[in-house]
Amino acid sequence: MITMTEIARMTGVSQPTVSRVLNGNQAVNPEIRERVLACAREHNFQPNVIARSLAGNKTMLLGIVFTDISNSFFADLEMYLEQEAKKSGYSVIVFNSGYDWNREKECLDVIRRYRVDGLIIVPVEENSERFQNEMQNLDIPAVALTRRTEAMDCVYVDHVEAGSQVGRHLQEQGCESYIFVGTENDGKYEGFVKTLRERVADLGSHFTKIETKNSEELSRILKKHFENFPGKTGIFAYNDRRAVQIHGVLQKLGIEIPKQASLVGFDNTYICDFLYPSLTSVAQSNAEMAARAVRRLLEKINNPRDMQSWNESIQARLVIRQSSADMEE
Amino acid sequence: MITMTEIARMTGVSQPTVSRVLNGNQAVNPEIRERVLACAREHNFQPNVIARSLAGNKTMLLGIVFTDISNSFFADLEMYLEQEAKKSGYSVIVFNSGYDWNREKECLDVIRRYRVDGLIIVPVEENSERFQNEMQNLDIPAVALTRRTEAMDCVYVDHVEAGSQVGRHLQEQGCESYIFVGTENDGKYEGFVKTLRERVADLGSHFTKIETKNSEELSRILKKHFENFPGKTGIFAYNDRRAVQIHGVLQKLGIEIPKQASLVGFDNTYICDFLYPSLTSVAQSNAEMAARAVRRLLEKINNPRDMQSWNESIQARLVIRQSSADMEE
DNA sequence: TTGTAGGCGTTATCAC
DNA sequence: GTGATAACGCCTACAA
Repeated sequence: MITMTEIARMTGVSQPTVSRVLNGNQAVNPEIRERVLACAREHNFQPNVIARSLAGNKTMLLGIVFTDISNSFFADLEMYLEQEAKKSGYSVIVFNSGYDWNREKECLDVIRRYRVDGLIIVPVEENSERFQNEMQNLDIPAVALTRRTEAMDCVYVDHVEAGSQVGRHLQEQGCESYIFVGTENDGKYEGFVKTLRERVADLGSHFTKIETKNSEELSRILKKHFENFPGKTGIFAYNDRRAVQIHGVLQKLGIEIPKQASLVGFDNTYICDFLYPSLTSVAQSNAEMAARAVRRLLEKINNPRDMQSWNESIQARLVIRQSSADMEE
Repeated sequence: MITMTEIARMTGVSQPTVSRVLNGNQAVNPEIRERVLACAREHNFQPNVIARSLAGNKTMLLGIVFTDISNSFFADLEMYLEQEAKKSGYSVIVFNSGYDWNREKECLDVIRRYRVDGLIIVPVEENSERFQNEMQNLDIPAVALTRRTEAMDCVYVDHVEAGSQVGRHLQEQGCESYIFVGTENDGKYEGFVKTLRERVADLGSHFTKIETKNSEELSRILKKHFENFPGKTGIFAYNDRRAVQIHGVLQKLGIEIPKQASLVGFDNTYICDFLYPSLTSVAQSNAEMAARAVRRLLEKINNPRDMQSWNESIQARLVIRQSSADMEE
């Protein structure tokens, strides 16, 4: 690949002059400019960003660490992140931690080695001490994505509030018992339960949590549940994937949606509209989250000092469809 | 971030010696080695790969261009690509073309600027002249992923053969009319139709192609179809996403699966097992495809000359579930 | 307006 | 074994 020095030789000027022309920096003799530009075009000159990085101390690279990009929620985010980064001339170098702290640490080391200008990370364990230490000693501007933590700047969706919205909605649909599908260690769970407690007397005996991901087991549990509770049951699954699974199990068991079971998912993926009955879900605005994360990161990059700690939550939005409410077609 | 030169100063040796220690290259005095290693550890030294790239003419970077990584099929591939690259010490820098040739070209230019060691690309238009020109003039080892083309090395799933398998399967289920959901410009279509022609007399009047992605329109077309054709109909959708949509429409119309309609998707995504009735689909082995692409690329990187043109097709595998065949539970 | 000189952090090639 | 020294391709002074 052709270099500035070679162009300089071919056009009979000095290398810095070529640099000036190609970067449109300062005034140069129009004749020379043309000669240099022509030569550059002819040989499809592409500046060596590696060399530029070394000299200028900027790599124009953003490191991104996902837990698992094969999850389409993160894949979606990556698309927006790349898009937003590109607007400012940055490219992204992408890693997956596989929800494993050691791999995450490895990713961070590689990222250091590439001297990226900034880091966006979906931390595996955003509140552990070792992670927070790592972030303290990381001399790279960084923003956490989708997770809330005091240890660093972050952009996240307020899961507690989202869970709350779902609780309210299901209660308003006349549900008499409730099921949360997922783990307790989840803002959605927290908000969901909190709101239900406020609105439902004696929630304890009308609330169940299901953790299993196994279809047979799910089927067994739900079958038993609906034998015992004749009333309408509100089911909230921590993501659409799981909600779709429940959807299938309910259909198989012959339980009517939403008459007997009001079902709500999370992520508002494409599938929600395609299922029948269509799936109510909570939408997180990925485009917005990605854009804000990148913009904040660029701010930090451009103002290295004097940055307050910062975090921003983005409201989730409940998208109501047939699986949770009776709707006119 | 600490550099070799600084370590050299602190330990009272020369910078090249530090380099030798840190790279474990040649013999060095054990005392010095320890002193240097200790200092490096203490300051969490991370080699500057940018500088190393400039000097050594290797960036240890693979450029990847997707059409749209928010499609979970590609997201899945990226995960495996990154995994496989990492095994050999490479990192990946990721781009999305958005199915737009101009953006693809921009990505390629940025990739050139980063002097990546290799390129993996899902081309937007693998058989156009301008793309083939671009690849000819690209002086970077490259492999095309998921698309077949004579213009460069490639790893792809044989869609024609896959379509053929689906045709055979649906015919064996006793279907009397057939629908392909997608466009003609697709190996799946080609294989599907070819096989049906061989097995079904007078296919013409029993074959329909549907291109629309609009649910209402789909519903209208299918409704009319099933009013006219009382017999069993085989439906093959070009991806799972579309198949799930059809699945929903059929349910809504009250058409029984698989009794009246035998449905087959493509990609074998997680959703197939979760739907009820579960969805028959064609599995592409992403892990295998990704691994082969990376391995081939590394071969090319390591043997710059004397590489034959090469391409490799990977067999698709039909995963039969309830949506297409009567199955005992 | 243009060229010269130095430096970015490595690796590689020499001598010593 | 170890230390100079040049080189990678560019940028940023500074000098002419």
